[in-house]
Formats: sequence, structure tokens, C-alpha cells
Amino acid sequence: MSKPTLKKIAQTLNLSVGTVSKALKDYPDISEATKKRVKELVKKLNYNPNTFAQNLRYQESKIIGLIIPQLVHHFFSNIILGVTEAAERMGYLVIVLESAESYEIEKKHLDLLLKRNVDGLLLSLADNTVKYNHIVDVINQEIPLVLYDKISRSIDCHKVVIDDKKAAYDATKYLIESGCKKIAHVRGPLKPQTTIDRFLGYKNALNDYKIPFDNSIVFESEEYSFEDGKEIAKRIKNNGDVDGIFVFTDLLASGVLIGLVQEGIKVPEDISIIGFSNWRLTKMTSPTLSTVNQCGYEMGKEAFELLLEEIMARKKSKKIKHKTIEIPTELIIRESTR
Amino acid sequence: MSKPTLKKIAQTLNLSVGTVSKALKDYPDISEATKKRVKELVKKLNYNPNTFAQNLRYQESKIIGLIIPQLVHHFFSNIILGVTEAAERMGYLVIVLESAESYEIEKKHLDLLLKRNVDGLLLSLADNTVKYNHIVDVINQEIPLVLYDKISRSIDCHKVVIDDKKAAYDATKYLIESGCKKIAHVRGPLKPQTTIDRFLGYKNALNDYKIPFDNSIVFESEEYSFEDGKEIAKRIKNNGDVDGIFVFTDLLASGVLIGLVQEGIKVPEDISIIGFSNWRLTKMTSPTLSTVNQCGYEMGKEAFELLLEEIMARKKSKKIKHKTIEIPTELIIRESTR
DNA sequence: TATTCCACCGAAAACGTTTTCGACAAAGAA
DNA sequence: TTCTTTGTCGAAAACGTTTTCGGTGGAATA
Repeated sequence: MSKPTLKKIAQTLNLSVGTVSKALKDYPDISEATKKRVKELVKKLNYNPNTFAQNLRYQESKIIGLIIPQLVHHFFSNIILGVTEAAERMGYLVIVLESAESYEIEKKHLDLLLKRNVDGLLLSLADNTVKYNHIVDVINQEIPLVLYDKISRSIDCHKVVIDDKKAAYDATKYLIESGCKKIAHVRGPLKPQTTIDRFLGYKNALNDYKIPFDNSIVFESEEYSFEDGKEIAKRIKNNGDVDGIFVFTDLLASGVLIGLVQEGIKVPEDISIIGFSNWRLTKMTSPTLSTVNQCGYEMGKEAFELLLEEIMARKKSKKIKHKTIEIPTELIIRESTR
Repeated sequence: MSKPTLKKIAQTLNLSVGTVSKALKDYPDISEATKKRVKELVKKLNYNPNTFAQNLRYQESKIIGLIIPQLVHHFFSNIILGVTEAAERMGYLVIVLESAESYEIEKKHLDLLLKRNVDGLLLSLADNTVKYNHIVDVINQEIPLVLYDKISRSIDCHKVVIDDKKAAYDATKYLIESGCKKIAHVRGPLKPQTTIDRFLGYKNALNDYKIPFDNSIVFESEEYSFEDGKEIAKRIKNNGDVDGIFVFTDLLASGVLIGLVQEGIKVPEDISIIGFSNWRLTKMTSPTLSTVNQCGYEMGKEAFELLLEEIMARKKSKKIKHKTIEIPTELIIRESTR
């Protein structure tokens, strides 16, 4: 009752193992007659080639590794979905590991995946990592790797990002054009490139519309939690004349929103708010939250396709020119803006 | 520059491949001297055993498959985290695939994972599957499999679930004891066992407290979306004297909550609401939503441990008595209840 | 009849590891 | 001296597949 192998098939058919293998792969030097005999028995026994043997033979696993900063996160769930679906179409499977925004774990998991002989790696940097040696090492070992979402410009590989700067610019621009005169910004620590770029987009928009930048209405949240948002709402309230806020992530934005409402401020009549990421919760606050849609599914798909390109290039030991794909974002206007 | 292998190490050390292998595994028939020589070179070359060869040799992949009905879902993200962390501790990696609540895809993905020689499977049934042949087949093939969350009692294997009936009972009981007299229930189609059990728990609580069951205030939602919840809120409003609602899932519950508030009904003064699952969004509605905490992380962890038990038993070809673990739930009272 | 050619198939190496079974010394016991 | 023991190591099979390189027989050609 054990699994059928080429050997068993060969024995019952009085053929050699090699002939059976070739028959299955339609080699021209096998007669149609024996091909038929082989294929029929294979079907009958429900034979499937042993992956382990194939892996060993071809020196590839048809598995890629996907490292994610935070598993429990709407955006990254969409990334996983995009990656796995694209991968599956091309015969690859995906192993997902979380870095928990920690440099140490990121490194450990990178290592773990390499030891398991994945064919390639998809990586979004932990907020916490500022050194990139571990990543450069991987690339130098000729292991295909592409960075997505949270990347570092200094690493030479394929990358896929959203245009944070433009998205932030557009959001701020919308606030300005809808009549806001004094626009605050709530951001996180300036470590990941995304946070930096969103901040820059905000500043650029102010600049283009001749609104003076005022650092006293830029608020930083360490945790960017819902509770943090509420806290910041109070501080904004005390800053009398703010009439628009661009918050760098939805969770925080919803905290600010609810906080303001609880403080008796009318949204959007008194203050407009725009968040970032289009989490599901943006449809559930009251008022609902305007935000920037950031398509994780699309990004995951593109990331895999770039990785596949890199894998194929490595097979032919071709060097390749690396590119950076930008996934378009989209401003979604709901009730928290005028 | 290619990867070091046992053969290369053996050659440079004038040893046989077998000896090198045994030296690394501290076989007693290898002298300390050569062990030292081997280990030093191994360290220097940063040798790692080739996984493919090991897989082939041991006939195991140290990879398990995890099939999830919906990838983009807070609860299942926690499942993934719980499974992968537990698996990693024991030297296993996890391949995640989504069934998208479809029987066909569930079957396809089950098959895909088996062909890839996973050592075991974790499966939560798609809402859509009512036949279990594909699963029984797997079990008959002696492939370790455990069901989690959405299970079928008729399948003989390890299972891990939450005690939906008890959780629903407790939620309903809370509504009753806090003074509700006429309690509605919002549920999904009665296919998955979880939905059935939550409905039963609700009915049992009513029964124990001598409150007559009234089918006209049991509402069914096909999609259990946020919008569906708002729709149902209107119908409940027209049913004048309902003063408590137990909703079988948070997303829907938040829809009902917001719907009622928008209709001018005071929550919890006029109507109390309890949801189910403790999604993050329950902390962000206003008022915040009372709910039942359902620990996905814990469930994932337990599921893996049961699977490991099964894997070990199969190695020794031992039959094992199957058990069902129930992950405790916890009623979380917030602002939507009196 | 001798040669070439083709159609068909098998032998064997290779991927890298693990483990059993001997083999061969040297050391100890009889 | 002979036999057994002990300590070290190597040879080889095994896991299952793929692919190169010959090899065989028969048919066609010269």
C-alpha cells in the first residue's frame, strides 16, 4: 500500500526505471506502445513523482519564503494572498514567517529559510532594522531576493513599493483644495522609508500651495495605536485652529477621529481627517474615514513576479538590471472630509 | 564558491563521506581527533546539510500545510501566527493556502499539499463543504491531519474548536441577567458547525431562563457583512420591543450597532448588543462593542501540537485515540451592554 | 553479404545524505 | 603464539528521480 515509485512501475511492466521516466515525459526515443502502457499504469496507481527526489535532482524546492513585519495586519494579509496566488499559478508554494518588526527575528528567519533551500525570498524590512548586511549577504550568495513595501534604497535588488510621497501629497492636496487652512500631520518615528515619504509628501503639498510648514502641528506616535490617536486628538484640540489632519495610518487616524468626536469637535465640519491604508475599519467609524487605498494584493502579486524574473535569470546565470515598481494608490473620500 | 557538501569536506580531509557524516553526528565509533578536524572545517566553510538530500533520506519534509477559509481575516491571521510559531519551535515550517470558503479550492489545495509531501495538514472547513470524502481519503492515506475551528464531528481525527455553544450561552445569559427581556439573534446560514452551535447556545440560555424562543426575532445574514448588519438593524427597529441582540460575528454586529445608532436608537440604554470574536474593530465603534474573545493564537498553537502528536504516532505506526480540545472563550464587556 | 541506419530501450551516474555492515589494525587475554 | 576484543574507519546501499550515453535488434542500403 506504500506509494508507487518509478521502480515499482518499471518492475511490473518489465521495463527499466529510466524508460518509465522517459515515457512519462514523452521522450521521442520511447515507442508509443510502451508510453501507453506506462501512462495507463501510472493513472491506475495514481502515481505522483516524489518531490524530494525531484528537489534533489533539480536543486530547487519550488518554494519561496515570505517575511512579513506583522502577520496580524489587514494590509499584510492581502500581501500574503497576492503572493500565494501568484506563486501557485507558477507552481510555487509560499512559506510565511513574521519578523515582528524586529531586526533579530528578521535575521533569524532569513537564515532559517535559506537553510531550508527556498528558491527565493520576499522581504519587507522590520521597522527596527537599520543595518542591511544580512540582506546584502543573501544577495551576494546569489539567492534571489526582492524587497517590498518597506525597503531600503541602498540595497541593489528588485523592489516594489507604493508611491508614498505622491499618495501623501494627494491626500494633503485634497485637504487644501477642500478648504483647510491649517493642516496637522500625525506620523510615526522616522525610521521606515514609508513614514519618511509620507511626511515629505505632506510637506511638499504645503509648499506647493504656499502654506507655511509648522513643526508644532506635526505629532509623532511611537506605538501608532488607537489609544495613541485619542491622546493626540486632545493635543490637537488644544491647538485651536487646526482644521485638517493627515494621519499616516488608519488605526491611528481612527483613534484621532473618535478622540475628536468625543471631545465634541465636529468631523468634518470643524476638522477634516484623512488616514492611510484603507483598512476595513475605515468604513465602520462614524463618520467613516477618508483614506488612501493601498492594494496589498496587487503588491504581493507584483513582488512575486519580480522574484520569479530574478529566479529565472539566476538559472541562466544572467545579471539583470533591477527595477522598482510602484503600485498606484487611490484616494478614497468618505465622510471625514469636506 | 558552490555550497560545501560532505563529499568536498571528505576529500579535503582525506576521509570518507560516511565518516564525515558520522563525525558531525557524534557517532561513538569516530575518534575525538577526527571529530575535531571535521567540525572545524565545517565551521570554517559554514557547511549546512542539504535539505533536499535529508528529505529524501528521511522521507519527511518538516513542512506542514495550513488551509484557511479566509486569509484576510483577523482571527485567521492569529491562527497563522499561532501555528507558525509553535511549528518553528519544533523545527517545522508552514505553508499557508486559502480555500476562499470554497469546497473545490479546498480540495485542490489539499491535493497540492499532499503532492508536495507535507508531513501533516491543518484544516478548517470551508463554509461551502458538506461532503468529506476528500478529507477521509487523506486520513485513510495515513497522512496526519487535524481539523480546527470549523470542523465536522463525523470525521475521525484530532480536533480543536472553541466551545461555541457555551460562549453563546454565556453571552445570552449576560444579556438576560443585565435585564434584557426580549433578545434577538443574528446568525449566518446554518452550515458550519460554529454557526449552529452559537444558535443553540442562544436557545439554551433562553430556555434555562424561561424566556420563550421566538423565531421571528432570529435574523439570518447571507454575507454577514457590515452593510448586512445595517440592513438588519432597520428590521430590528421595526420590531419595537427588542432590547438585546446577540450577533454571531463582530463585523455583522458592528453593522447592526452603527445601524441602530443611525436610526436614533440608544445603545445600550434601549438595546444591548454582544458580538463574537473580539475583532480589533470592536474597540473602535462608538459605543465600543461587547463581544466574545476567541483566541486564534492559542487555537493555532494547540492545533499544531495535536498535529505533531499525530505525526509522531504515525512514525511509530501507532494508532491513537483522537481527542477534541476546546479553547476557552471569554466574555468581554464594553459599552454596548448595560 | 556486409554495411549503415533507425527505433527502441537499459545501464549507470548524478543529486547529498544516512546508516548498516564489515574490514583492518592494534591491543589485550589465553 | 593464537584468539578475542576494541577502536577507527570505509564501502556500499538506500531514498527516487532524471538524463546521458551506449547498446541491441532489425530493416534498409550498397
